[in-house]
Amino acid sequence: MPQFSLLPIVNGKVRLDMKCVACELSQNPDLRTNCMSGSGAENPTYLFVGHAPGAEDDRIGEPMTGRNGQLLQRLLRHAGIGITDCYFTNTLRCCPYGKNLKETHFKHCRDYLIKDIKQLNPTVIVSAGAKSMTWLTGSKGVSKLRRRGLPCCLPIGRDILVFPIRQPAGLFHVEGSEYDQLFDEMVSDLVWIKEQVECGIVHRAGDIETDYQTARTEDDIERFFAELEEKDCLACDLETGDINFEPRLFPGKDCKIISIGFSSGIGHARAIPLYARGLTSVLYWPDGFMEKVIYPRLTKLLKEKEIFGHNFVSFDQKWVRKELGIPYCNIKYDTMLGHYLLNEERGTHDLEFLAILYTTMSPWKASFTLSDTDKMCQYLCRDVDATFRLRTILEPQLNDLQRWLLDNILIPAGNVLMDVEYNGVNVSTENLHNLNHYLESEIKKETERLQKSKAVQEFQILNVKTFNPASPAHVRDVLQKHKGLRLQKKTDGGKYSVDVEVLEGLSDVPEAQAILRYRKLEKLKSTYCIGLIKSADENNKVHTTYKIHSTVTGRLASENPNLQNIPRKDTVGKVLEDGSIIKSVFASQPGYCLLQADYSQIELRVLACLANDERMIDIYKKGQDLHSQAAAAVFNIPVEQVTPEQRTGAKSVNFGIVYGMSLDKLIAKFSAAGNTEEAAKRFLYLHKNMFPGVWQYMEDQEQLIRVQRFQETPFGRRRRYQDITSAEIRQALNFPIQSTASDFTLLSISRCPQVLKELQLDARLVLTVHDSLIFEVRLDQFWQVAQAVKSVMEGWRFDWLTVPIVADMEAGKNWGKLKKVKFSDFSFST
DNA sequence: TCCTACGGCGCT
DNA sequence: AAAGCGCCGTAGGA
Repeated sequence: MPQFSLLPIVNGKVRLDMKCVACELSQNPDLRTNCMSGSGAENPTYLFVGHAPGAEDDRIGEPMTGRNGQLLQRLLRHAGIGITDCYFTNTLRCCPYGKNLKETHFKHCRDYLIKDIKQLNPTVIVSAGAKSMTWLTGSKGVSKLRRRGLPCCLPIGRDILVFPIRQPAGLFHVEGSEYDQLFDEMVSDLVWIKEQVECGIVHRAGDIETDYQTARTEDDIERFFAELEEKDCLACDLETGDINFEPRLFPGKDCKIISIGFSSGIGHARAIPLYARGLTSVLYWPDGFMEKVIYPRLTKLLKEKEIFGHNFVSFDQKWVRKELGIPYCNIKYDTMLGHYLLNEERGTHDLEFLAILYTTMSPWKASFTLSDTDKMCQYLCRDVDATFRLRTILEPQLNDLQRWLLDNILIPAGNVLMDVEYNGVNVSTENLHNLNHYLESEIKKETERLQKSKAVQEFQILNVKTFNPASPAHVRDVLQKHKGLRLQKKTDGGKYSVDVEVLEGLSDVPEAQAILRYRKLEKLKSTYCIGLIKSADENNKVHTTYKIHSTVTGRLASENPNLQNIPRKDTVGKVLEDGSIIKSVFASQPGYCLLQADYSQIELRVLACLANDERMIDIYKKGQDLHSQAAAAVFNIPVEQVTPEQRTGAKSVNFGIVYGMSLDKLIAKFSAAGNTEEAAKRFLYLHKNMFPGVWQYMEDQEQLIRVQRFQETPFGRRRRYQDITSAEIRQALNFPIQSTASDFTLLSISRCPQVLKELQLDARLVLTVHDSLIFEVRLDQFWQVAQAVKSVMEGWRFDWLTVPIVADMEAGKNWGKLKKVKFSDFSFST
């Protein structure tokens, strides 16, 4: 144990006499000078915790005296926080020379910090910088967690919130406007924290009394169901898993619902274990009891009550379908989707995280284990209780538009996507295996070719290890040290980049070209061949998971595996030179074909409407090609005379606008398409004249986020902005467009299957990729299905939608070769 | 054996 | 530094 004693208060400051010998730094006087306690108010509202004492503080022996301290004091003055309300300390109590601070050092200093917090009993803790935040909360990523109160993870015997701010010393590394911006940002974070303290959000009343029960007998089951059947509205949650302890992503044959929990009010929860977890997997109930009693009554609840949960739509509902055979539950709300609409920020929708943030509940998942049935059910009770409480807190915060979005887009699309995930998509694992063999032999050839290189051999002798073309460090060494090449581009981490752009520039370096080819082959093999083979189930079906809540724009994300980034063109070797081989393993079953419906230029059409640009709207209304029209107009030539270069240039500009590209980047891009810089500038000038509405709209968006700090799309999606830098401005230019376009796809996802069912057509959605839907369709009903899908996708009407939206249709036996569907002559060939 | 960060790369 | 994603391998640490 470290030794310290509390000294009397001197000049209103509590000082600790630090004679610390806890770690090896104390053994060597060359390693450090002072060991420092904190300093500040006796009963502080704010306890500031930095990383380690600054060099000047170290010399003087008191925190807040050096330039770091003065800077923090200045920030506090600007934020209106009185220094007499603060106490300042650090996670590490000394500042060893060379600043070689390691996590092991904190282990010794930890007790000082705990003692500090206990004795000073501050209202809140403010952690300055990444490291102190991690040690105080266990979480990482200051920029993500700014403006949040996180529970302190140190054992101090009570709940206390930690508010992270950035490391003030970061200001010493920036200058000019960047400094001003960062300074303002830090002040506003402090002001925010002050507001939280003043409006009392930091006071955690402690948990209210709870009534959590777990069913252990058949009588309990009867009592629970009788009680739950009285209610109208239930929060529900499942614990699922492989009863043999083998983790699996999709409900396989040994994956079961381990237990199920309900809550009908705050503090109220009932858990029903279905399988006991122990050394061997055993059924919790006597033979037949589950099927005869539990399942039917569960089914009744899930079908007849108003059910809500946390990510229930896509996760729990899939398991309910598999285990209980109920196709859809009666879902009226989802706390995760609800929160997503209120705060689109990524990675903030975890149940426990939200419960800590919005309710008085304390963390409970820390020591979670599925193997102890009792414990598992207690946690399940907390889960459903948290879900119930979150609904009462979050649902009233939704505005009318967000409520509409939830009821008409998120939940319906979620139900359909659950179905899509459950059914899966057919892949030919046989073809994948064949392709894998081919790729392996090609990779071997490429590796052998590289082995013959003199530079590679030099590398191996010098480093006494085999050259690995998959290691950027090896590649960098070979090119720089052994080929003597000068690289220019840097990575984010400050190292010389050897990415595709760099290697393509080295067209006369055979090693670079071989590595490029190696990477292409390896990517195809590892991500797509092996990845898909691993994902396929015993029926050669691949079940992805679509995440509705994971993007800031409202687009879907696809994972395990990601089916939204299947290569569309493979250009390696003879076998792969035409179209996409990987895509072609996604095939329809005999008697069926795939029908792909893509929204055509949906983002630009949305832009035309949102910007209310007369000319652009006119072009789309007339069904003309926007890029050619733009090129023709600005070059002042007839459309027919527009060269491919001119059209490409115009297209780059149009897409650049959608992505919020800066003017000089636009010019560079346009020049790269084969134009002079002069022509590029003239083009932009004329483009502005042609589409003034678009350019005005972009200016307006920037103004908008500066003033109100958020945007809202016509469908009610919002994106919030904490700071306004160039990155946020680009995001603001893109967000309404990408988001609104994406919602058309989601609307169609929810509507198409419904219409196909009404028409009794044998077709089902198997995939979706941002602006396209892919159906598997029975051949003899192809034209009816194609017509139905097209009319749904193109049939959306909103008062702000002032241009037609168009779906291009393609079809084929597999995803790799699709042919355009021509409605004019009712034909397509496979 | 697990974790994380990084570099790199696939898609709309 | 052109928006939005997820997954692979390496490398270092636990």
